[in-house]
Amino acid sequence: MPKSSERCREIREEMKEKIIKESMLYFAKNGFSGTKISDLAKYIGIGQGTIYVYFKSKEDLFSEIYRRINNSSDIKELKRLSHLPISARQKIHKLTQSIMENLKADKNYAAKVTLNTQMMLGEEDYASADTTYQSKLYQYTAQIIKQGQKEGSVVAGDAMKLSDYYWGVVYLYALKQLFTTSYEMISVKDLERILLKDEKNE
Amino acid sequence: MPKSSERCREIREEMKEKIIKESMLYFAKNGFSGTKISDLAKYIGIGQGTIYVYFKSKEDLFSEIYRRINNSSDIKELKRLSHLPISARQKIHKLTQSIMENLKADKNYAAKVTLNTQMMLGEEDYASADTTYQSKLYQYTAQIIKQGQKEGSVVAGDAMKLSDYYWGVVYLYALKQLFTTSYEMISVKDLERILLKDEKNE
Amino acid sequence: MPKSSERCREIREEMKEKIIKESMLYFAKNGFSGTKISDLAKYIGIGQGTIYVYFKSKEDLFSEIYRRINNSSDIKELKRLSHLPISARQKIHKLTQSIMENLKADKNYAAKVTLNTQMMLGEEDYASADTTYQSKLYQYTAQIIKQGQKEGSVVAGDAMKLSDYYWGVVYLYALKQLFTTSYEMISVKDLERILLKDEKNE
Amino acid sequence: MPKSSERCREIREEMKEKIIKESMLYFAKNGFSGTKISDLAKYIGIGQGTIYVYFKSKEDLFSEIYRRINNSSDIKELKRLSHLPISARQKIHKLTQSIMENLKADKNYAAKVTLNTQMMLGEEDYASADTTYQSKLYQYTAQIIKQGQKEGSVVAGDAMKLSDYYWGVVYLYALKQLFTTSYEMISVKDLERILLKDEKNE
DNA sequence: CATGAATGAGTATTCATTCAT
DNA sequence: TATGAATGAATACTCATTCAT
Repeated sequence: MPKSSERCREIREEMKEKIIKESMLYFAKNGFSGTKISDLAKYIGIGQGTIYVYFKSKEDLFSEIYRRINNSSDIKELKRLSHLPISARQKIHKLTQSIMENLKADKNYAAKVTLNTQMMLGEEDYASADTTYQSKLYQYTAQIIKQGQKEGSVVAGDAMKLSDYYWGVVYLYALKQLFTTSYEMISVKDLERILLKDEKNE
Repeated sequence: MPKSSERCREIREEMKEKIIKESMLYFAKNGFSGTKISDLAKYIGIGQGTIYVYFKSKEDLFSEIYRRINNSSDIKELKRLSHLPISARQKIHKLTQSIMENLKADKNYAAKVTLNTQMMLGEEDYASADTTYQSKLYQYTAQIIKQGQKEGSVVAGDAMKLSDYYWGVVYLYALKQLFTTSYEMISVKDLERILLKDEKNE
Repeated sequence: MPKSSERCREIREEMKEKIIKESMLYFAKNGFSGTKISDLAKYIGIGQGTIYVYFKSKEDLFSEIYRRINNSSDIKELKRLSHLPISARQKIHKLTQSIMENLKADKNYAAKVTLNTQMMLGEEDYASADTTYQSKLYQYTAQIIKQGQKEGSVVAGDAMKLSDYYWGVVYLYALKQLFTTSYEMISVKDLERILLKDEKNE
Repeated sequence: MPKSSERCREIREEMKEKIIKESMLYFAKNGFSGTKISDLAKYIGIGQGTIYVYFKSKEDLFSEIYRRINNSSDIKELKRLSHLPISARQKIHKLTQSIMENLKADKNYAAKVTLNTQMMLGEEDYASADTTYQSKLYQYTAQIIKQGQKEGSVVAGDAMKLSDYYWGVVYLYALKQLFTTSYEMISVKDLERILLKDEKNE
């Protein structure tokens, strides 16, 4: 019964996807220890037991989410952007615009950013985690920053520090997006200002 | 023969103070649900029972911390600063310097900022919480921002939004201070840039 | 595929009933503070957690038991009896016989009587609790007593006081039933003597 | 310093006496597990620690109370009464009058009766506790009952059973005395009726 | 596979007991 | 000796996980 088996796998995949997607938001809002499986299940709209059909444990579900975040396509995006034959100012502008749009449109994007940053903060010594999503994100951003510093469009300072600063602010507004119903989002200009000099001063 | 009741009250006050101070850091790092009373007690170096001599429950202890934060002297400081007969640029510079120093020197300051921001984020509708520490902090900061916008030293934009942005970044580095052992603190210049234009452009 | 929700409710109802019934005996024997949830669960033969699936707290379970006792069918029985067109002596005889049989046959009856009386004693001002099981029980009994006093078969004295006396003795033997393995139960005659004159003297 | 040492012992004795007397009432009302040392100390008006100066443990204090009750002078009274050269009716009347007076006048008497009966009920197999206060009390009472049955003044039935019944009712009214503020005490006649036939029928 | 009732290890809280003053 | 703050073992309660249906 290849067809039925096929369909079956499909259904399984869908449910698993649903759980991961919804859990991401819930975990981002409530944290790992602040999330009860019973509440999470109710939030998703499934039975508690169902979660254990797809994941060995609460921790396993969390890890799966972690893995998803790290395999995000955002890094490839950024990599591509960093190699484009355009000015750093333009790259930063494009990146910032894209981030702001994602933040506004997609709660899941905010959840991803939030969880990712929190994981990083939670790690004992995050400076050494060279292989993580975060550090790659940071590195490509740092590259652009260095390019911008050469071009004179980006403020002075250690590129990694500035990269860290920039993504920190992104995290900040991801939090706001998740937790507050009404708030004023900063403008693209505001976020760019973390890195870019005033145009007149170049 | 009652233990000199003066001395007794003193001892009680000291212990309560100690518990609150140490718990502040612990809660800031681990969150409410991530904090086990047994671990907290061990961390403070007292018996579990002792916490319950001074606080009705884990929640009660947390509320007490919240109350403390809201009665912080920082607001009065800022109020005083906002009324000084100096330029907004100078006020922002002083404020930023003071914050950076506090963050570096005092883990408890970082804990206060962290807890305070998290509480604010947790509230259902934080826009309406006019009477809280946060909103006063924001308001005085917004006043300075408006002054600066008139003087031409501060970037354009809604003053409250910029105030929120500024303190958000402070929160960000409070988190880094609490969670990471080695990181590069942003400079006073970096933080000021959230609000201040490049001096050459005024 | 939800477990046939009819069957589900049924199972829940059964378990709740089981817990209440068994707890009644255990609480009657050990008192509220003398009852540990862990021991109670072991006694019932279920996990500790199960109790908390059905009841919010130890106190909640106790209240539920209290409620059950007050909705007991015994009152309706007594009311019916009090309105029968027979002599008070006969009513008292029937009532006493019925009580003695219940006490002997049904440990749960003894538990009910015990808990009920203890609750009444525990109340601050039990004279005013007009609406409780106890007071209705007392009132119907007092009615029969008054009838008997008119008929000359019942001893002189305030009817409520005698009613209280009568049920007090019932409580006494409920206690003996619960606590002692071997004791001599008083006879129907002994209990009747609280209220009834010697037949020869009417 | 014999005088000082003498005085010292006296003070100690007084405090110990005070603790025992007050605890008796408190334990009678609240039971062993329902009594918290902190509450008891507050009730007595002393510090918690003070109790442990005089007693090794809560259980030790309770035992001491138990011992006191068993060494009560009441038994000797009853023994004396049982040997007087008067009719059983008169003995029962005197005993009943004395009990009623004690119950009304002295809360501590009620406490003694209560604790004593409760201890008896609590024992695994109280039929065998021949040496206890209770059984002596019962035995002397049973003797009087037997005398009365010979004299024709006491109702028929096993003497020990009737003795148990009689003292059970005394317990009942001791409870009422302890727990209720307003209640109608039964009359001497009511209590005697447990044992004595109507005078006209002898 | 989906469910939610049942479970017990884990966590919060209480309370008898200790001990420095 | 008297005290009440400090303690941790005992107890109440929660929640991740299992499992029969």
